[in-house]
Amino acid sequence: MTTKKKTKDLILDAAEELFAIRGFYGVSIRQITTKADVDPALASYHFGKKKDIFDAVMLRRAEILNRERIQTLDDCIRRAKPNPAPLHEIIDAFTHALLNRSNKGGKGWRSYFAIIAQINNHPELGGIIMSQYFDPLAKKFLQAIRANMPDANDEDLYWCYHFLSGALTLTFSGTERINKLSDGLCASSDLDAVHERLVPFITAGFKAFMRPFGHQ
Amino acid sequence: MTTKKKTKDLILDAAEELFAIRGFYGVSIRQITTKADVDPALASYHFGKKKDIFDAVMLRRAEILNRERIQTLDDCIRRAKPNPAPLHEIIDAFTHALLNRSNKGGKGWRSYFAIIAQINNHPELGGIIMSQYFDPLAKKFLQAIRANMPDANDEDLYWCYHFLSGALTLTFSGTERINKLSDGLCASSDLDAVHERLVPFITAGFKAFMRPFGHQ
DNA sequence: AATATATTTCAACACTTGTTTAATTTTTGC
DNA sequence: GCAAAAATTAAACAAGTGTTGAAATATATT
Repeated sequence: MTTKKKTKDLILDAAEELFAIRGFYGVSIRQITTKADVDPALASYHFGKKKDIFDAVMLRRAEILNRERIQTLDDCIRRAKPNPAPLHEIIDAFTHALLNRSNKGGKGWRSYFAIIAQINNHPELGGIIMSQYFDPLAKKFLQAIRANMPDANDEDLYWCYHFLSGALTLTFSGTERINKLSDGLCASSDLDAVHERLVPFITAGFKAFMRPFGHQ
Repeated sequence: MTTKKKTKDLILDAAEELFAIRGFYGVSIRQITTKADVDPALASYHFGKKKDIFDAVMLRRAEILNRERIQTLDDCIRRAKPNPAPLHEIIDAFTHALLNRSNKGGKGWRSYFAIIAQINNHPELGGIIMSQYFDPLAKKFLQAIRANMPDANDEDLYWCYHFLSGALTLTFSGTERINKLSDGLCASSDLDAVHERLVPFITAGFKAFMRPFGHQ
């Protein structure tokens, strides 16, 4: 028995889809409420300012993702005890939930990640919400890596994380330039193919700077 | 004798700076012309529609960059003859001009790359201009890598390029999250530090998939 | 110097923007 | 069933949107 969707969610769904395509400034409240088949005033009534709608869109799935990713990382660390977790498993834990949802989570999730891809390169909008939810996880992730590579240089470590972040988020954007560049050789939507390659690519990048635990 | 700047360039400069901060939809023509200290009607007169202003902003520096990067890549290939160019030199050729301009080119260039960082994750806006100028270079770059790694798998190669592209453009965005995450350990503006790390990171990533020429 | 072309100005266009107000309807708790 | 609270509607707000047209000025060409 699926009850009728509440107005709040109708608005968030519509906003999510539109923000993904045209960005925050490229979408008007009337476009959102029209798509949601709802009166424009309800957006203000339920959320307040336009930016608050955007924040609500971000928040909704960030909570889910955050729980999932922390869990995966913890599992991976626990499994390896008393040794530090292997690097490629840490990176897999960091990326898997994201790519999986992006690939198999349906249209809503795909839109959500498209927004993240924009925001990650545009700090003014990501703002508090994103930092609040993703920075703690990033720190946890970096701690896990450090446990694996105790002699790692701080700056090296953070830049490597930065590169990972960039490679990952560009993938979310769903750009089809890959397709064009490869003359159609790549099915850009097959995110399993991405995951298979992203993890070893990034792992190798990290290892270029630091010898992992157990190797000399 | 520096002649007074022409209106066209005044508009482009202002547009460039504003687009970098708030994106295409977040900037109005009146904001641009006000910043340029110029009548709003002049924007239409000189460029046409708003999108045409944006395209002109993109075009102006794309031409310069394109020339520079092709030259660097060709030099690097010529130097190595008759052998294929070393992988890290190819990647350096691909990134150096960009990071250098972004770092030492002044405010205009920094704005320009911030726009690219947004566009790279947002195909609707990048559109024809960017593909037209950057795709041919990307192909040249991939050819050079293939010469180095003749047995490289096509799909692997293109995904690796994708990761490089993501890591590179995120760097352009000038996000300061790195700073926050590292508790201020990283000076995010020091792009020399980026370059020192980006090239080995990416090189290692590529090599994870393909043995370079000469190594077995 | 006179003509032709290019540029600039100012005002206005019709339309959309985010947000608010007050009246009305629906839902809730008792 | 009744009162209180929540949700929805419709209309309006001032401000800003991209773009255009015609008149005025500056520049270039002969």
